[in-house]
Amino acid sequence: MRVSQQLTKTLREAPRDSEGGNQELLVRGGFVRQLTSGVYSYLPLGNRVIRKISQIVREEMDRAGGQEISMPVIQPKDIWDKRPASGPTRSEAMGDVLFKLKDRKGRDMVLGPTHEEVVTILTAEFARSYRDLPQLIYQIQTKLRDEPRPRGGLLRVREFIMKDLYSFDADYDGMDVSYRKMADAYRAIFTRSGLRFIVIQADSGAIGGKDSQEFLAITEAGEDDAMMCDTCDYAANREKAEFVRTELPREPEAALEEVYTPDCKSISDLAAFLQVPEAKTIKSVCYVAGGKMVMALVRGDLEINEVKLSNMLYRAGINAADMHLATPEELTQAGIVAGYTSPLGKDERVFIVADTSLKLGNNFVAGANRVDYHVKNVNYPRDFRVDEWEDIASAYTGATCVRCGGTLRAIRGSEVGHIFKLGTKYSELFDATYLDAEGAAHPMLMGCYGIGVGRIMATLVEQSHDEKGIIWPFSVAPYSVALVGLDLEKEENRQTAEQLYADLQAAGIEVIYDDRAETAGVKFNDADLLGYPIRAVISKRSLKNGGVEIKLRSQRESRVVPLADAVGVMQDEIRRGMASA
RNA sequence: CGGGGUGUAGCGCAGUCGGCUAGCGCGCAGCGUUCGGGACGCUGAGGUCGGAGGUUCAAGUCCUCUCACCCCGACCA
Repeated sequence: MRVSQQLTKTLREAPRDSEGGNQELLVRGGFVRQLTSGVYSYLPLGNRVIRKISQIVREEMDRAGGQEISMPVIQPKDIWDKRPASGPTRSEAMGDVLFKLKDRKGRDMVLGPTHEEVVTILTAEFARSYRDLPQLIYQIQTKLRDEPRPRGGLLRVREFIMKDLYSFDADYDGMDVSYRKMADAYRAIFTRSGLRFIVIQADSGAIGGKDSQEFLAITEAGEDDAMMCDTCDYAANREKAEFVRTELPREPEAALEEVYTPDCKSISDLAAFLQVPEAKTIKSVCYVAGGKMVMALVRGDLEINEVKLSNMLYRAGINAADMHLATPEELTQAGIVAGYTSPLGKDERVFIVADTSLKLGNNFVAGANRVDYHVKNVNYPRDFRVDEWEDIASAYTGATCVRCGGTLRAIRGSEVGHIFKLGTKYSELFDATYLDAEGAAHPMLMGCYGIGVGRIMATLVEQSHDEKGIIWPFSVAPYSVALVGLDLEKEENRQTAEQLYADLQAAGIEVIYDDRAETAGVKFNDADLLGYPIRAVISKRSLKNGGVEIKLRSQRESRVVPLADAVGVMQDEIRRGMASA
């Protein structure tokens, strides 16, 4: 490609609404343009990057036995309205995130946010026997989700390119094998893409399913919090992370004692006022879920994790979909005094969930359920009842790892991949069964595995740039070599540059040739902004010095190589660059 | 959905108390001079001032409504 003929141009200034990071660099470089909120065009350079990433994904999926197909974006809504034995339909669960429209006959349609439904229907038609299993079916295709608020440039958008693979197996062992294959393939994909990532245990959520892992690209711009151990390889979503609670020294149980605690509405106020550690207090927070008043208790030094809490409630048969902090009215109605809430004296009308930390200590301070008063020496089970003991506290930086005793720390990232075992949820819903060797029908065991292709591009930019611009890994760079021609008005220089351009192309190297009548500074700055891994300069200076000046984007130094060696030298650099990704 | 902000040339911006032909920088076109880190001069093209309605002799500027986008929060297979 010649820069002089390229559609896009670089922007000297950041666009008004750019947020910095990947958004600013990708827009300034002309990789993408926003059309409307959360919806982008991929321009020639951006499209090449997407193609490179997609190709890596495709190769690894095929290597793992995947078969590529392409499913419709437009789908009839009724397949989203299938009602399972219990719980909401998919359409209800997704709510307004699902794009809905009507066709000319007035039939309700949706734009596919994912394809479990369609792929299950398809596979059920063909895979009728245990002999037809397993099947690994995938596509790389546009997904549409009407997110409440797109953000982070390309990190969270409403229309995005995703690879989604679905596995169909005869039994649980088979599903486990497929799952492991995908986990391995995912590691290979992100490694080849040059991404720094971690694999974490994820919350499978209320949807169910046993195993689930997220692949997080490490970046501060991400929206996901994870906890990882500094010693072993334990890493988990913050909503899921387990940790060891510290044990407090046991004291002889003392008698309850009400104390006057003016203006002590928070745990820290209270602990300071009574001169006790925060861990000696009980934090009580009230929620309403499924029409029931729920009181969550954790030790004062910990925080309540609402996701863990709601999962617990689901398990206890309470519909936590509408769980929210109890309003002042709801508290008053239940006879609870805000700021001085307490498990003391609560009967079965309040569902009490206690974090296991409360077993590791005694003589706690709790609210007196009376303004300006707390109660000392509160002990279980002497003084209050608990419906469920559970891990409902958030892990924190400095907490102790459950696996190895190491220390956990928080890390931020963006979810670029997510794999999980679905079991028979969709196969039962759509009657996707196969016949075993005895002729008996069974639902297939499914797994689903997603990769955000566009998000890989965005997180790569977040991870790999400097003050001048992007630094693409060799494996996904739109072009490997930027050939910069200077002093081109001299016929001899132009011919030399043209010849090298032709030679590079003939050698199969992806090269973009800057043949514009621009000054050196403009061309160098563009090459830096656009992040091509190798820059090759032909100028009167380089020729005087013996040939072509070659510089890696990731390095400061350049060197001059004879024209005759130039192609070979660049081939070597590309080989090395690809290998080190 | 709640709160805040912004819409003026392809991009970034200015536009005073309502006033006369709506400006500046970048980019774009032509000519000339430059030529290794975003050069310079001259000339030129490019505008429904987000949209609709209103007030006024006069609206980019004031009023009403509306749309879009951005940010914070809520929400989020």
